[in-house]
Amino acid sequence: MRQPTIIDVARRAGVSKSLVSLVMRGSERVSEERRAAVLDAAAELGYRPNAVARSLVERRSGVIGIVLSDLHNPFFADLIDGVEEGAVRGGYRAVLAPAFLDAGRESTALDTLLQMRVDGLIMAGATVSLAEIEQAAKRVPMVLVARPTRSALMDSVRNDDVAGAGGVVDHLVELGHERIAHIHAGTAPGARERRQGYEDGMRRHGLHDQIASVRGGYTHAEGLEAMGTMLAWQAVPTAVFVANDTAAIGALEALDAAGVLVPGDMSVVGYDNLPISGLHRIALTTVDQPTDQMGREAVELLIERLDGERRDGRPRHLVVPPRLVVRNSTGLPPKS
Amino acid sequence: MRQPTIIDVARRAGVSKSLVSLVMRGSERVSEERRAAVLDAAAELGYRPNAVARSLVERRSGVIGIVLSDLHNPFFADLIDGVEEGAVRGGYRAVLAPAFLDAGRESTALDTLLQMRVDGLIMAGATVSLAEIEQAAKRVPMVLVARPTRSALMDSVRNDDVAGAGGVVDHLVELGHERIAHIHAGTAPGARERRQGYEDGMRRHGLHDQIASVRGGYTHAEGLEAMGTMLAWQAVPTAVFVANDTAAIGALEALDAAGVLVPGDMSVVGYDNLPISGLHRIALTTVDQPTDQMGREAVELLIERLDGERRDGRPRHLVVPPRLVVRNSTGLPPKS
DNA sequence: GAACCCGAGTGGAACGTTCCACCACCGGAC
DNA sequence: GTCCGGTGGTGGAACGTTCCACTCGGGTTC
Repeated sequence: MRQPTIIDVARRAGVSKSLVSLVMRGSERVSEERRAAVLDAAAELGYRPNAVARSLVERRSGVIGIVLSDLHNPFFADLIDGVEEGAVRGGYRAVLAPAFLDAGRESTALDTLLQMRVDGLIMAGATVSLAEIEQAAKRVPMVLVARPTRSALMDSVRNDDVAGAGGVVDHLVELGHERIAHIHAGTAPGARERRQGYEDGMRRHGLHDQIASVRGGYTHAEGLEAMGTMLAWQAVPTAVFVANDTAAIGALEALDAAGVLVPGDMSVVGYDNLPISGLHRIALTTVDQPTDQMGREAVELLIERLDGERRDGRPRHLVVPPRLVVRNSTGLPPKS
Repeated sequence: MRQPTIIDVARRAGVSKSLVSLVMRGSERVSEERRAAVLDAAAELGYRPNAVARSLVERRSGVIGIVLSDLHNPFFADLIDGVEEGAVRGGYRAVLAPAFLDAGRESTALDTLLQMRVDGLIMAGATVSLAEIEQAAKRVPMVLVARPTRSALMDSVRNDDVAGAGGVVDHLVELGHERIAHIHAGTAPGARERRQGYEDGMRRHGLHDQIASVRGGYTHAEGLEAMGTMLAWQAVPTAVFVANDTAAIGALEALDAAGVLVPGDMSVVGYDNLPISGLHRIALTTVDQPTDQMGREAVELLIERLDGERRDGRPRHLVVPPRLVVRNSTGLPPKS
């Protein structure tokens, strides 16, 4: 299984290794004759350049690393789509290290990519500590996606969670709801902002005494469980805003199991506008984030830094506007 | 941004680079005193070993590469979960190159990992040509997941698609269906086998004259479109077996839009048992593959090869049994 | 015909590690 | 005092590239 090196190719073609290197990199300064000889030799041997050796000497790898906090959440798939596309267009390759909503595994993933000496790093929905992220950002350009930050050491791209959540409250109030509760996601990225937007919205409409939340999370199971808790309340809310779509679908599951009609008995709203949420059978009212656009913007920011095109050294924190998508999971509050 | 090297650490700690190397790798043959000095120096400088240089000299990277044919399909997320877990347990790290159901991008992904000199490769649901896969398998141990093959150059793990599809037909026939159609996925991995299982099943029940399929695919959009085609048939089937759950959910979407009741007017079956399929509101009858088990098995096969534990050099082709999961999308055929 | 330039090609240093052969020192046995 | 073995530590080669300084001919210019 020993793979052929540039020297094997050189020997076979009867030239120096330097010339092979030139040919492989497509240099102009090579005679047609020799070029053909080298290419033939390479093809016969099945030579493939060793990116490891190349990275070592060039001190760059041409690779953008992505740390993904949760591979199970479809939200990230769209994001990666945009990132990969942008990376290729910028002449980079994208490589991904998965974590599974576990800070420990996320740390290892980060470490793996750092040790591989990727040229730049994108962290999506990171759950590790800011300190750890900043330490990484000191060695390699970094863009944080879908996690609010003001750190001066990196760029970031996110949607305006506060505004998005506020819009949800506006919508529900407009329909006539007052008992509007919230299932929040604790300290997960963006969760504080969404909660903030909810509470601000409630106050704006004079409903501060109706503010009520319960801790859920960003997963299906957490949404399901939190809704179970709410259903046991004395005054069951007429509308619930859930931290994200994945959890909202878990909440719908709990409602279906309990025989609560949506939106007849209770309205439900999510966040993220996942592909599934648009199905007839789910029809979840939610807040759309322009996911693949965010991916593209993130990678553009990164490449701008990598290629040294940024005049000032200032960090950029992009905030894209969210958009309410009204579907069939919200309606008028029940009569009683 | 120049990162500290082993030499910087050595200088600071007043020892040789060899000693630093020993300490970093946790050797026993180092005095406590020096070890502490080295670790202090490393911490102060924020030293992180350069995996690129290490891979070059060790001629191994400690990394298992995964080529993922479709990041959007949740089926793969579960698989990766198992792979990552197994990799870590075996002392490897997992890195992933995403493609998006596009053979060209899948090729680049494969090339990226190959150039990075990963120690082993897992390809999940690969759509590139067998020739290309075999060429890669010649340079690095490879396991193919969810794509049937008998190649002697690699291992593989898959479920028994023929049996799984056969079980679907049995179930539908048992309910009383005769006009059972199939939405197939053309040449996509496993699609031929599922179609085979469907046709064999139909013949087994004496329904060979009812065999009817239309080309769809493994995506939501393709399932939706194919179902549209079927609804325009003169004799609309009473049951449809769709190539996978993602497409089946697309098919349900088409049925909902057309006002066709499921399972009242038509029964629908998928394949893969995605998490979404289990929701009350979808309740899709489907065929379960033990996904994360497949991921674990795949990585175990790979590591067995990497660590040279395999006595014979023979390839292993594991076939795991699928399991029918009956839910609410199948029922008795309509009366008329 | 000397001086010069240019295009094509070469050899060796460098990248940051690991690994191997080797060395210095010390205590104990004779 | 010599020899021996073990412990702790060192320097240099090697990994497969890229890059730089250099050489070698042949044509152009004066």
